[in-house]
Amino acid sequence: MDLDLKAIESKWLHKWKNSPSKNVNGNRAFLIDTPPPTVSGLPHIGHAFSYPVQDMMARYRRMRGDFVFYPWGFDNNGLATERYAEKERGFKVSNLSRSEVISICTDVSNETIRKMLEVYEKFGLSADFANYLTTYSKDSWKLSQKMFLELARSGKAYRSESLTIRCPACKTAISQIEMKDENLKSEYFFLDFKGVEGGYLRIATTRPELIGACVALCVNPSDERFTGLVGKKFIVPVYENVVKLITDESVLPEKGTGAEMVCTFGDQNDYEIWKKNNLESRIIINENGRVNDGKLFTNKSIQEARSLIVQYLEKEHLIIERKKIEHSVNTHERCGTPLELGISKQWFIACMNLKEELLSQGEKIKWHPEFMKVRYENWVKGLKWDWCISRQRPYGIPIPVYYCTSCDEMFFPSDGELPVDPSQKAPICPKCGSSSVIADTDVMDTWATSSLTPSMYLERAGLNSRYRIMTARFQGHDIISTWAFTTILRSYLHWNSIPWEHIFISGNVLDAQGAKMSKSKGNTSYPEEIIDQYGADSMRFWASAYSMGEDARLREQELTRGRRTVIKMFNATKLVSSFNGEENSKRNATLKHNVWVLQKLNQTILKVTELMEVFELAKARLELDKFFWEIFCDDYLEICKAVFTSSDYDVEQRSETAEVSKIVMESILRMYAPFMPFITEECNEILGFTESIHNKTWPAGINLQDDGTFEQSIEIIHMVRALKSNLKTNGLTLKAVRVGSSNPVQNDELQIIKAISRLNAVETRQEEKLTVEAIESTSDKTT
RNA sequence: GGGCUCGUAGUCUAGUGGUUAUGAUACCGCCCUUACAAGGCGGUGGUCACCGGUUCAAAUCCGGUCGGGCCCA
Repeated sequence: MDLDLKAIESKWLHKWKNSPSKNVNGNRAFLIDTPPPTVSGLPHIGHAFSYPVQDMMARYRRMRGDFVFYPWGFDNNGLATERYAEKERGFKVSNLSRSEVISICTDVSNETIRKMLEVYEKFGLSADFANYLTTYSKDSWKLSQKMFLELARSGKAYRSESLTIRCPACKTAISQIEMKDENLKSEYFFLDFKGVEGGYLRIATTRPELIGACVALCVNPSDERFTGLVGKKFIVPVYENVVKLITDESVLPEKGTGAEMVCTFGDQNDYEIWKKNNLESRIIINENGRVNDGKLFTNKSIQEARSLIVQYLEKEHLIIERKKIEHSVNTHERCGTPLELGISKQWFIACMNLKEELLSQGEKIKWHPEFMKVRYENWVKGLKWDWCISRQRPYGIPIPVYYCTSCDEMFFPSDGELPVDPSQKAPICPKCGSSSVIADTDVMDTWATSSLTPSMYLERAGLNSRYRIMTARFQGHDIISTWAFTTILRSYLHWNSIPWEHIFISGNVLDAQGAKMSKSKGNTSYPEEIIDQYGADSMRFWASAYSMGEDARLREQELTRGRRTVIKMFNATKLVSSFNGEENSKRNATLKHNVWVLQKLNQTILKVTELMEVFELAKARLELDKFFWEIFCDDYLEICKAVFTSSDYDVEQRSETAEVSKIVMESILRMYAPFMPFITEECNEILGFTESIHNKTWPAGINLQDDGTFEQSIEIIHMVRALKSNLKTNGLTLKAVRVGSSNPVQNDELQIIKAISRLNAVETRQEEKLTVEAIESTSDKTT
């Protein structure tokens, strides 16, 4: 076995690095909004699935002579990297100063990026790795801040004191984007509220620690059990403030006792009822998630507060009943902690007023697959809050805003001063001249930066004056409501434009049984292991077997098939390069088998090209596989071998065959080049070309006149082959056959049939149907 | 709870109204015929999830059921 895939791949990686693919200044542009992988660990199998597909399109379009812009970036901004750094270095963000955190995060991120790059390079991607950007660089700061200020100055971003979703563990405000529903175990506590005029009302709550924040009781207006009680006043247990029983449609009669507390704030529904009824505020959970009820506890965590009040209620015999339940809770997707609501001053980007516009922007983009657009639309329709973009974290891009404490003026740095770290300088208030100015201490949501990737890439390459709309975004379906949504929103707000013409949504990678991969199940695979075992070309072959949006299974058989294709290509190339004819014979194809294969090649090129143009990579490759294996290798190369071994063919005929086989082989390699960049480059070299195959153009078909009669000969060859194989099972070697056909078999065709099947004689006769029968065979038996 | 998606040989998959349902992989038999045994040839294997409807005709279109997956609440 003389094929060392690892050696071949590392050889070409090295060569390509020293002379990267040429970029053409073509008419069509293909601009890729590359997804910058998050700097929070090494590439996983999902990356191995999605990135090669982008690269295949890029390589194809490059060969078509298009201007291809395929930049690269890393997302090292924000919470994901912060958490990763904590884990890597074993520290707690809360124990360090902001500058210490930033310095460690930067350090960890640089180190991780180096390792990530090594793996991504092995994928054989033709992206511009040398000029990668990061989302936490000075350039990214500058752009994020500039774009933020554009929105702030025009009022599209605003600061307001309003209801905020907070994560008590991460101690920051978050947005609807980062909320995740989870079914959690909880417990219902049944309590009685004494009526001021006597009687009582029984309620059920899963949040006893919020009793101190109770400002009303509420039932469904149609719930007849409470008809007489509505409007009556009740006394809150423990805290003894008086609250009224009100009604609201949102209360479900079948939940608990049908009566519930309205607290400031248990959930969003509490807030709605609170606002509608103009209720008082009793905020007992502060911004850091600590509870102070002014009676039983001060500065306790939510969990501590809950157990303290339950203890107290039990002691006072105020709990009527406890019931374990499981219910859906809003949690923070990054850490799984149940979220709290509070009132605080945050920065928001307005989007609730733009639903119609955002839906119509979505319409203007071509979604692959189409049905993924529905997810986007559902998300836009379901928006409940403006996008809260301020975060109370140390690691992130600062919000560039100052506040004057003397005159309350809010002011911004000029664009020329960006990027700024507002905590570093204290400018003078432009309105009252006071020097008692404070800087905003918050940073921006990472999506506020990631949503700008099209501009980040274009500006970095100096292409922003030429292009506004990129050609293609590639991303997973899990981030349609985050990355796709925020990018579409920003493009609309800043440029009244769509960010890209196409969005390609890739599916998940599942294990061979179709189960989601997870570390806890132990069914994860790593790209490097696959490359090690099968080679990067085989990995890409697997990745190209799926249509857009389809979940992919990690299937050994597809990887095996890929590796076989690689080996087959290598061997076929070696065979073709061994065919020797006269140099530069330059004659036109006249032999039937040559005309036939060129015709077939032409058809294949047309089909493959058509499919590549509409981004149907999986189908295009299947066409190519069929031509390569079945037509070129199984039939045509066998004929070629016969031509070179049989004495029936002269030098001229051999030269023509050698040349045609080389033309066809090279065209096959060109078409495979976007899919399998390594082996095609190697084979290209074996065929004697010195120019990289990736700098060649996509093959154009050669249209020849072909009467199609040779198809019959191919069919006869197949039939003879089967007959031979059957006789062999019985220990017989076929020597001569009689072919019956309605269309006469020409002499030159008989010659090929005889040579390829190693027969002494082929007789023919007129018959309705195509038949092949043995007329002579010899026994293999040794006596 | 709402939405989307999928269900085709042991396994995976092609097939959006028309011969006998595509191919891969696995398995069995034969062949080491000088590119390739990581190959070639031949073969076994299917109630196209289930029920109903539309139609001359359904894997395909429609409705429902069951089961898997994902997104959103």
